Amino acid sequence: MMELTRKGEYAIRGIIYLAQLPPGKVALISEIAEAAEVPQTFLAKILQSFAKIGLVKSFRGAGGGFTLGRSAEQITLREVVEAVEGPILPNRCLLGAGTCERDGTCGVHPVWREVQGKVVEVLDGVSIKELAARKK
Amino acid sequence: MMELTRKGEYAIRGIIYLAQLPPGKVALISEIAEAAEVPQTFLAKILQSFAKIGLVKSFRGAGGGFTLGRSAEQITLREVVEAVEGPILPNRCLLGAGTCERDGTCGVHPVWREVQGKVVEVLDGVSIKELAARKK
DNA sequence: TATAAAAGGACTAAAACGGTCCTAAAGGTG
DNA sequence: CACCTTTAGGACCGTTTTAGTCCTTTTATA
Repeated sequence: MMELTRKGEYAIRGIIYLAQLPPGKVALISEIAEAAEVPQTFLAKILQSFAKIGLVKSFRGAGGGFTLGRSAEQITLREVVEAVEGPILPNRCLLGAGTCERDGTCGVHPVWREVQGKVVEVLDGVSIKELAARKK
Repeated sequence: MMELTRKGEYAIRGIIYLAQLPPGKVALISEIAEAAEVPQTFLAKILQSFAKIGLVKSFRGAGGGFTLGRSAEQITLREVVEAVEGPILPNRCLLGAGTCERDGTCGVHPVWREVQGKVVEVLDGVSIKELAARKK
């Protein structure tokens, strides 16, 4: 249960690689993919989606590539995971008010809320900077 | 991320219904399915698998049906969830020693361990008895 | 202009999800 | 014993998600 997908793993590895680069340096997708041991075209898709939400910056053409969109200590693991896997949500019922018709009666509800809270807390407490430092 | 499947939801609803029955009473699959608002044949599969691991007891033939395999306070939410969704495992790497070749180098590892620990803690802290009582 | 990237879109195979249906086996009842 | 009731087991199936690939287009540099 609760497994991170490959996509999630790849995203994390890729972004950690970017965080380990000297500040300001751009990396080619081919370089990142090789270093992070991730299929290149697949990682390209992931980083492109990250570029859209500002998590990374991308530059086209010769001399182009990717950089972090912000400094590594301002990116949490949660952000990366949610960007790729969607919100942390152990049960669909937790989505919006009224989404679950069993809302009132269901006693399991608060348990899922608690799980959600704990997971978010852990993932929010870890920045990409820390992870990049650890891995080196 | 981390969503419980329908199967998981159905399993929980079904077993809570069993927990709300007067002790010793057996319930027909048709009865449980209707009460829990779950497709009957699908729930049958789930409860059959539960019978194999002793989470419920089943009786065939006229007057047959299902009961809890143990008293409701001895069944945790975690057990039910894991029975149906597999172990709580935010990352495949956490499975066995040596499963993940990045084990030593990967700094994200301990974070997943922590997530796993928190979730297990929450789910282990809730018994089916409590849930059954809340819902009534 | 030629070249070097990333961006976007279409496509695909395989697995997981969410079931259904049919037959078999086991246990009561007259 | 025959019949009925109820779970057990297996096969099957459509849809969605996962995990990618490939090709073309756009943008930027030299």
